[in-house]
Amino acid sequence: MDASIADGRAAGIGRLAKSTLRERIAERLRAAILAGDIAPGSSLTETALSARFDVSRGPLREALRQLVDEGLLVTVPYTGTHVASLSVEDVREIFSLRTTLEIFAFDQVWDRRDDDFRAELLRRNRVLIATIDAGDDRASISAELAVHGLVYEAGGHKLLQHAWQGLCGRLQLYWAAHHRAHGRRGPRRDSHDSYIAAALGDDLAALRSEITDHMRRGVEVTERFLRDAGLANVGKKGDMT
Amino acid sequence: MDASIADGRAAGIGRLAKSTLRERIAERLRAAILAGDIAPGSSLTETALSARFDVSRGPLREALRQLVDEGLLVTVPYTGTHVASLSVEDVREIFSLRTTLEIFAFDQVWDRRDDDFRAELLRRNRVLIATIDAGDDRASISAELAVHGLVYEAGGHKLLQHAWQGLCGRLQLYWAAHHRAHGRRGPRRDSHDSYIAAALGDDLAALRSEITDHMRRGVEVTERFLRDAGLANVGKKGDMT
DNA sequence: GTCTGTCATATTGTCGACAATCGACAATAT
DNA sequence: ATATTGTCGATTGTCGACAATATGACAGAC
Repeated sequence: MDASIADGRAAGIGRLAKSTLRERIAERLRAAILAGDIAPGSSLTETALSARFDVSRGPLREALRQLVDEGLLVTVPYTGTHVASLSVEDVREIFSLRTTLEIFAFDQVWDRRDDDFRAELLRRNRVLIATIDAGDDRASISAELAVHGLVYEAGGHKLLQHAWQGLCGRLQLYWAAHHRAHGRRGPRRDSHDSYIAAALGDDLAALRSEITDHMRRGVEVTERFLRDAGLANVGKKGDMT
Repeated sequence: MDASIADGRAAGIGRLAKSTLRERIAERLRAAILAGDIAPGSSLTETALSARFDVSRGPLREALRQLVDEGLLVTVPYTGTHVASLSVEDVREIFSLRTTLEIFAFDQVWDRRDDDFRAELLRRNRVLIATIDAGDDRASISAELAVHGLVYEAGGHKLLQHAWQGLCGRLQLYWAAHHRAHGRRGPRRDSHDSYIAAALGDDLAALRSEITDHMRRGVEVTERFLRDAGLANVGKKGDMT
């Protein structure tokens, strides 16, 4: 059996993603929500969305349901669906659970860290710093999540990764609201140095307390912001671009 | 403003669940899957299910999608949806994540344990023992999950509770497969005594190691079972009752 | 003046039918 | 005989229309 095109060795020949309409709709909608194009609390009408995307209401509804399960939307039967708006308590929950999961993720991967892991972590950190220096808030948020996401991916723990995806979405949702209401937000340039150092080091206990501190700092910023801004974002109307 | 019925102080006055067809379908299907009425790996055809439930394919598809998100079903576009069948690695993931989450849950609730908590925990444990003595495997599984579930409920941590729900479903799915293939399974009568004692005690570190041991015992039974049985459950056909 | 009952309208929930795609079998060429 | 290709039935994906429900405004009674 000689080499043929079916072997997939040729560049660019691989499984191409079979896209259903539902997936593409969910993708676009999620991107729009996480980018802050739709304000938390604003209501989404199915007919309007189906007209905008030029699709039927069937796959649109399935996409909405999926985003509901991801925690990005809330829906009350026969009434409507709204973009979820997080309370300060919700944010506290996100960070507390994230602390636990991230420590667990490092526990899983600690003895399996290899050169590839270290190199990739440093690479993502460089990307993060670059986006921060460029002043690109949106990209720096994604870059920060990519840095933290590596440890979840490296462990090969599918369930853990799934949980991280859920937290990821909610975090972006909050940051989008923060950015929208508070102007520029970007993570500070050096806020991750100690985190990276601990992640590459050999002291697991030190890393654990570093993660805990890292999250505490995050939730402190959050609480200060939310207390100042009140809950003004609830019920505010928004529109997609 | 004096007290009126609108205040909701009266017993039994609260938001009553408005049921959509989708929710009821998801409920029934989930129950059927978790009870083991549909074997893991068996395929579900939408038309057959819609005919059986006497509903259209619209709400049925939404229910299926919801169960996919819960990890009970897997679906490949244009091909079909199957009841998820867990590999030994999946079960290991479930127990490892559950260990972490349950310890976290106790961390959250530890200083807030009151008499109600203790009484409820003992009550659920008595129910568990009663169902075990009665030889009712299905009920004893639910009772065991209820015992462990209390700490997740008591913390008031919505995100944590959501994660527990997800684990709960997958656990029941595995146990249903176990029960189906292995005959009676029930938890041993005294396997929870030390757990309950530690949960009611004052030594958090002891509880942590107790939880770890408890889960390790669970995963050991699992691995032994799955190694003996092979992966014979994959692809096996089943039918609803 | 406040409350209650009614109605109009907009939005969601549900249904049945059509189109796109997949998996398997048969036909065919080498 | 084997590998490739064309075809067919079955199943899923998508659509447009209809029914059920919630929300708000308005008229009428106490």
